[in-house]
Amino acid sequence: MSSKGSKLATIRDVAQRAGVAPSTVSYVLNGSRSISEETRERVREAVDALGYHPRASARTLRSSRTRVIALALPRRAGLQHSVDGRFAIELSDAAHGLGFDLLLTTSRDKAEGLRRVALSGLADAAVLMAVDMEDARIDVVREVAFPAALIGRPADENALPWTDLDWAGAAALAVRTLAAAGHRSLVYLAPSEAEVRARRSYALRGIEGARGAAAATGCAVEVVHSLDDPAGEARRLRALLTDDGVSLRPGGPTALVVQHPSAHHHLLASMPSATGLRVPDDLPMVVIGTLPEDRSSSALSRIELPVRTLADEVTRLAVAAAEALRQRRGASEEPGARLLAAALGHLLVEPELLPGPTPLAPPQH
Amino acid sequence: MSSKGSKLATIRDVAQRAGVAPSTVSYVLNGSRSISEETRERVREAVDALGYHPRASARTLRSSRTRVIALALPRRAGLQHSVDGRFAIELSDAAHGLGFDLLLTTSRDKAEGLRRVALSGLADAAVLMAVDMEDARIDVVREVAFPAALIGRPADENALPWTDLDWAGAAALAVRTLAAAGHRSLVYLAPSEAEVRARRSYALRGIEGARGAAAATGCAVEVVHSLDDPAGEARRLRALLTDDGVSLRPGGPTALVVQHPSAHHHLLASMPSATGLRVPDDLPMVVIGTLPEDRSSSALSRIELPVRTLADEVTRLAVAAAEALRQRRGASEEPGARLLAAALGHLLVEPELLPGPTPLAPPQH
DNA sequence: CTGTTAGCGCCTTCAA
DNA sequence: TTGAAGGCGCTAACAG
Repeated sequence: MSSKGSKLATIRDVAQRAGVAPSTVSYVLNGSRSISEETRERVREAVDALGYHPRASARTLRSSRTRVIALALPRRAGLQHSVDGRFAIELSDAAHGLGFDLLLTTSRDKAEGLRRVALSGLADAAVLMAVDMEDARIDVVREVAFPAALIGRPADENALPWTDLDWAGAAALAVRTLAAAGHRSLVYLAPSEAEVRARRSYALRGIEGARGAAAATGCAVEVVHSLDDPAGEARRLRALLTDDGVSLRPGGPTALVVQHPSAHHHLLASMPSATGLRVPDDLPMVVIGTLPEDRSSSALSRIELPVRTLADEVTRLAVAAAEALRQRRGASEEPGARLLAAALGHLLVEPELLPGPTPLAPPQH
Repeated sequence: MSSKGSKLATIRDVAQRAGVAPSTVSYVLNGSRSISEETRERVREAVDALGYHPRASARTLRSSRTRVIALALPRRAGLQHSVDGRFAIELSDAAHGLGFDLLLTTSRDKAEGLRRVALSGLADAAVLMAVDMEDARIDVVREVAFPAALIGRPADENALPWTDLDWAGAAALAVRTLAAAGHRSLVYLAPSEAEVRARRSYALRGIEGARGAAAATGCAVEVVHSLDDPAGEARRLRALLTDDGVSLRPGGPTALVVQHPSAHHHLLASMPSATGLRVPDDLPMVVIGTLPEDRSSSALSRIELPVRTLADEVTRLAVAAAEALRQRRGASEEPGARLLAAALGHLLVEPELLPGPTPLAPPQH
């Protein structure tokens, strides 16, 4: 199958060897025209014999299709890296499923990389992660009329197609479940203040959901933001939960909701020695946004981040947006922002609470 | 700066507006010819006014340079996903630092995606992760004469440029350190049997290093493979470490070395309830291959995986390999495998043991 | 059912 | 210091 001495085979080499015209080879490869079985076979054979593979750049130049999806992944100060990385891999799989490759675009400036990729025609569409309520990249893609879809639910839900876990619903579900189990007061460990200040969508919506459920159930919910320093975090939780540093303060919070990827790893390890409380045995806990198949969270009550579903869906949306733009270009319409948004689609994934082995009710005395 | 009504600007539009020839614009953009300050300024202005950005596909077609690096990331049965994902992000950063983008290629068949990317000219070079001792992809890239570099040290160290943590050295360092602290027997929790059966380089080398250090120090080292089932793993460790399920068996292992990304998260949480032993207080532990900046491992004695260093280095190696191939092509030499390997480079990163707050000596009675 | 032809947008050799 | 022209490899519109 391959290995010529000199250069890579081109479509003309194949045509020559098969005794047909280059266009015929193209048609056989793209299936966009009916070809006699005999010719098709001859072409196939020539392709194999020469180890021919079409050059992506030539295809793209001619057809203005890259079959590439860009992933815009702004580097964040903290490090949701494990979540972001997991998404990147899952998105790559999803893209391959639709016949696309995935181009990673991590840039310090949130929008710069994305603009570059769009303008240089490196991709047909983009997927945006780490979405803020008002995300600068939304303006960028609309300005350059570039198809895009979001993992994350922005304030303006009609700006672009998006998909997300219902973080507000998830937080509310966690609070309601604990309230129903008999807790009258709990601590909600939310994403860091930096995330909130950046107006990260998942952070704001989670907190909002928790507050709403607190009001609805009458269960007191104290919202605290997770810290970068694990030791400091353990100290603060001890102050919140205990008087003596050993047992729960009477009338104080009796459970924990954690909405911070990977924070719970640390909590599980450090809480016993820091507070004398074993989690979740002495202190029931629900974790929101764990990664599926994560060994260390499989024994916890949790609401998982449906990475696979979100990746599949957002890829579908991005490709659909690219398709729609192409159609309109074909019909030589003006690709104004209004039209871009016409092909909108949303998917808000309903949260599901997976119970761990430990009961959520307050421990008896 | 941009937004024309109809089409994207081309180099001809820029030339026209600036009143120069297209080639002049090209030279201004690429800096490959001396241009009068005045012309340069006119071109610059036209570029800005039209929001011009060169089309990547046209550049590539003409120059056969993509400025893209491919990352070949085979999907594995288990899920080192957190490690793989972290590498993907770090590699993307490293690539951008050198003016490249990163294309993710996750394929079930280890070699298929890589071959496709190489043959279709989607990238200038590849970085290969999850390297086996004898890796099929090594043959693939040599067969198609595609520049590549490995994160991982294959059996044939001269096949391709590579970089890796010295896993054997790391395991030996962990064992030696614990032996020096007074332990006479310990358990080495190695990667899963599936990883070993796949002859994954890091797994085999780690185990080999541990065995070697055992022989050298006289410290008994029992190698066990980590299980997919966390509960089963806890049970097995209990059987190995205790008779009564509560305290260490006299004369038995008194410490743990863990070489399995993310396994230690689970251990920390489950060991106390499963065995009555607190880790690392009652059972000193050294973890090999933790991710930097991982909150939950910052309180452990550990040998970190130098993700940043490896990513930077392998990117450098891949780009250098691409460069070298291009030079040879320019000199119209035959790009035989021997020549490809000529530009070889290696970097074996020396392990460094970061001490946790807990002493490594066996606890006193 | 198949062949011919004209570019897609850019870089680079050749000529001035 | 600058222009003109050719072609990278492919697809799609137009002929037969």
